[in-house]
Amino acid sequence: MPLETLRSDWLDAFVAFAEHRNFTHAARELHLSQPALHVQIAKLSEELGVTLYRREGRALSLTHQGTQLLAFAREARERSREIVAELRGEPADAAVTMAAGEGAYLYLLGDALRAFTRRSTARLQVLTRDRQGAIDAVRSGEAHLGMGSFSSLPDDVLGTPLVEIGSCVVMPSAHRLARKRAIVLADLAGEALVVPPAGRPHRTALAQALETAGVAWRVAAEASGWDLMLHFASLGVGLTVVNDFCRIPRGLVARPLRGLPSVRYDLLSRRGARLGAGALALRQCVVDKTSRR
Amino acid sequence: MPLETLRSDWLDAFVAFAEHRNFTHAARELHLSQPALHVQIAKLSEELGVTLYRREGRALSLTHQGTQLLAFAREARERSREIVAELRGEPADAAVTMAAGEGAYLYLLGDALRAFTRRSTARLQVLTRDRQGAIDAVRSGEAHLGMGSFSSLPDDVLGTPLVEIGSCVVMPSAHRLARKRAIVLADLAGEALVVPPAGRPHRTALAQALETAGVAWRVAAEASGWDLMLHFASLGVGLTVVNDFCRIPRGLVARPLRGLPSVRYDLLSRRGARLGAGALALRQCVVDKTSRR
DNA sequence: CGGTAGCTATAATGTGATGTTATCGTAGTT
DNA sequence: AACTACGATAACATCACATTATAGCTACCG
Repeated sequence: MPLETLRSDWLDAFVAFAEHRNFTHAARELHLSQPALHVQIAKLSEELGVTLYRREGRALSLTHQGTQLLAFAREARERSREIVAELRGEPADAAVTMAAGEGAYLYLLGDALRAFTRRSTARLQVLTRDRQGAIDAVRSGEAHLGMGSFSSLPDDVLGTPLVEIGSCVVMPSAHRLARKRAIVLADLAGEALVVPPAGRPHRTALAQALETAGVAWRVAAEASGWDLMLHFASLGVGLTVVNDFCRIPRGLVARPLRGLPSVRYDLLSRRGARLGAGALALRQCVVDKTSRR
Repeated sequence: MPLETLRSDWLDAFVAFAEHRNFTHAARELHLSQPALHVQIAKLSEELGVTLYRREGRALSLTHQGTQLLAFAREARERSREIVAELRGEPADAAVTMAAGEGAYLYLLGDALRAFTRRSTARLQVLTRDRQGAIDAVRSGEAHLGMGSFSSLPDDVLGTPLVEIGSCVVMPSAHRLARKRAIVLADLAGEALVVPPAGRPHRTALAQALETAGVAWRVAAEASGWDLMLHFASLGVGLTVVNDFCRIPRGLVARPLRGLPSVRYDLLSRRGARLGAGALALRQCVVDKTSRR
C-alpha cells in the first residue's frame, strides 16, 4: 500500500523486457546486466502486487496485466518525450502508429491517410498486421489505432464500426456468369476458385458458406492478398471472390455475391488510452473518410 | 541529450515543491531534508536544460515551463495511480476537477454537474476560483476543466465558447423603470446602484459603460456575488445590474439592459492535456447542458 | 540601521539501493 | 546424454542520494 507513483526507470526496463520477452536480450539493449534487469522487474511486480509474466516452457509471455502495464508504460514514455521536447522548445515530432492489414491500407485507408498527412504534422507510422496482430498491437500500446474486421474483440479494446463490406465474384468479362447482375452461391457450383491459403479468414468464411449451401467447387489456386488473387483471376486460372472495395483490373468484371455474410471493418483503440493530438486527428480522418459508404 | 524518460520521483518532488513554492515546507511534506529536495529539483532542471523557477525577492515563482511541467507531472501521477488501481483490480476512484466562479456553479453548471454525477462514477471535485484563478488552475493541471468569462486566454489554454450572457437591471416591481420592457444606460441616470466592489470585472465593465454614456449614478452598496447583490436590491437599497441567468427573488423584477456588452462563458481545458474518461464525460455534459440557450 | 528570522543554496560526509560477477537450475536441442 | 540458452539467486562492489552543517540572501522589526 505504500505506493506513490510508478518508477519510470522500472517502466522503461519493463518495456524493453516486454518487447523481447527475454531478460538477456533486453538487458543488453538497456546496457545492463541480466540480473540487474531481472531484479528491477521483480521489484516492479512486487510493488504492484501483480504477476507480470509467466513461463511457458522456456519462453516467457506477458500476463494480461503485463500487457496493460506495457501499454501504459509506452504511453507514459511517449508523453514524457513530448513534454521534454516542448519544454526545450524543440518541435515535437510525435509519431502516430496505426496497425492494419494490407487490404485495409490498399483499399480503405488511402483517403484517410492522405488527409491526415495534410492536416497534421505528426509522422505516420504504419504496421502491417493480421487480425490478431492488430488487436495485440493496440492492446499493448504498440499502435495507437488499429483497423480490421473482427468477429469479436477483447474487453480492453474498443471498436468503432466504420463500414460494411460485401463480397463480389470476379471473372473474365466473357464468363457466362458475367451476364448476371448478382450471383448467388449456387451459381458457383463446379467452378474453380482462386482463394486465400487454408486457415485465412476469408478462405474459411467462403468455404464454410459454400459447404453449407451444398455447392461443390475446387481450388484453382491459392494466393495471399486481394491483389494476387485478382492477378490469378485475370490470368484465367479461375474465378475469385474478393471484398467489394477492390479495384478490378481491366478485362475482369465484378458481380455482387449474395449469401456470404458482409464484413464489418472497425477502428480499434485501446480502452482507457489517452490519445494525443496526432492520434485523435488520425482517428477523426479515418472516421470522416471511411465511414460514409 | 542522453535523456530517456523523466524520473517520476523527481516529478513527484517537483509537484510538492511547485505547490508550496517553498523548498523547506515541501521537503517536510515529502519526509525529506530540504537540501535533498533542492538537489532533486536542480537535477531535474539540469536534465531538462530548462529553468523551472525564479526568485522574486525572497519568494519563488514558477516559470512558464515550470507550470507546464507541473501540469504534466500531475497528469502523469494521476495516470499512474489509475493504472495501479486497475492492475490490482481495485475500482479506480478517479476524481475530476473543475475550476469556476461561484456564479458559474450557481447559475450555469447545475444541470451539467447533475447529469455528470448520474452518468459517471468519477468523483467530482470543484474549485471556486476567480477568472485568473480558474485559468491558473487549468494551466497548472490543478483542474481538468475550467469555466468562466475571459477577455483573453493564454496560448496554452483552450477555450470553447458555451453561452452568451446579457445583463439585466433588477428592481422592485413597483419601480418606475419596471414598466419598461427593456432598459438603456440613460435610464439609470441618477439611480443608486448595488454593485460589486471596485476592481471586480462586472463593476469595471458597468462603470465604464455608464461613464462613456455620460450617465451619472452613485453607489448604493457594494456586495460580492450575484446573490448578495440581489439581496440588497430586494432590501430596497438600490437597483442592481446582474447577469441574466440569475434567478430573481420574489418582489423584484428584471428587465434586459441594452448597451452593456454581453459576456461569453467559455469552457477551458489545457492545450495538450490528455483528459481521462471522467474529464471527457464532464466536458461532454457541460457542453450538452450549457451551450444551447 | 543593525539584528534576526526564514529560507535557499552548496559542501562534506555517510549509507543503502542498485549494479556486477559468479553460479546453479531447468528446459529444450542434437 | 551432453550441450546450449536462459532465468533466478547470492555475494560482493559501487555509486547515487540522503543527511548534517553552514554560508549567503532578503525582508522585517525594534
